[in-house]
Amino acid sequence: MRQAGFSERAVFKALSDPTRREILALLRERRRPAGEIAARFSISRPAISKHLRLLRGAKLVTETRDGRERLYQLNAAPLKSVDAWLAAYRRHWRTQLQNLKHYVENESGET
Amino acid sequence: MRQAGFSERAVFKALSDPTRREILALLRERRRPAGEIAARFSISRPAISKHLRLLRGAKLVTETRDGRERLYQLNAAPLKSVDAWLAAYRRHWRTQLQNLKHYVENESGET
DNA sequence: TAATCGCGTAACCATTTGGTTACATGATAG
DNA sequence: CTATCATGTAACCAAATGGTTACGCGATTA
Repeated sequence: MRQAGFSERAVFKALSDPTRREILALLRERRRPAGEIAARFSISRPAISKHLRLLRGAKLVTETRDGRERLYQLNAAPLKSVDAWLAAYRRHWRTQLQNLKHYVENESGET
Repeated sequence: MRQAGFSERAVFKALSDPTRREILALLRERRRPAGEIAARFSISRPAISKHLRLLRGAKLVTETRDGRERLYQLNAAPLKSVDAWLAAYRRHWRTQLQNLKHYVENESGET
């Protein structure tokens, strides 16, 4: 089942900003209205609103309206593509210490 | 053994660009001289050189000189901090499927 | 109905980013 | 030596990014 395309691209982009990562961390705990999120930061509410829009674009959060509030909720699913991306590198950070050492000493015949 | 601080920040930033992720993918196979890397892309060699500098800054690659070539090698170690970051979200993408389904009932966000 | 609350959007701005071309430098070939 | 190769750096530029203030709009409350 070819899954909906979470744009890996959009996800990495979304995660590239520290504020957005902090927002995600906040939402890990529970869902929160936009204002409550904004209150945690020193930057303006509209700035947070724009971050939220971007996170929505990457589908990392979902928005639901509740009266005059907008509740934001974490959607971790797109992070699976980051996990998948990382997978290709996992073996490297195990083996690479000795590769580097190896390499610095000499040269090994491994391509 | 408290490990050398890989700036999580720098790493996420480095990964936010598709070209840089492609460069890392190339280096997963074997280490390569700068020119060989650049040859894989349609953008100019200096542009690649700047990407390489940034990757070096994040310690995702190491450079060694060999005559007039500069060999770039993948260093996956900083990716451990991404892995660690992700860890906090892993349980979410298991439990959250039904939450999403819930939400998707009245919205069809596909581009 | 009027005032207010919560929050997104518009317009704008400075900085950063990613790219380009031109040039500098060190290693190698002649 | 001199020419050339491999590659980084400088200077520059357009577009994207992240922030701000002003405003609009639906939901609430007085």
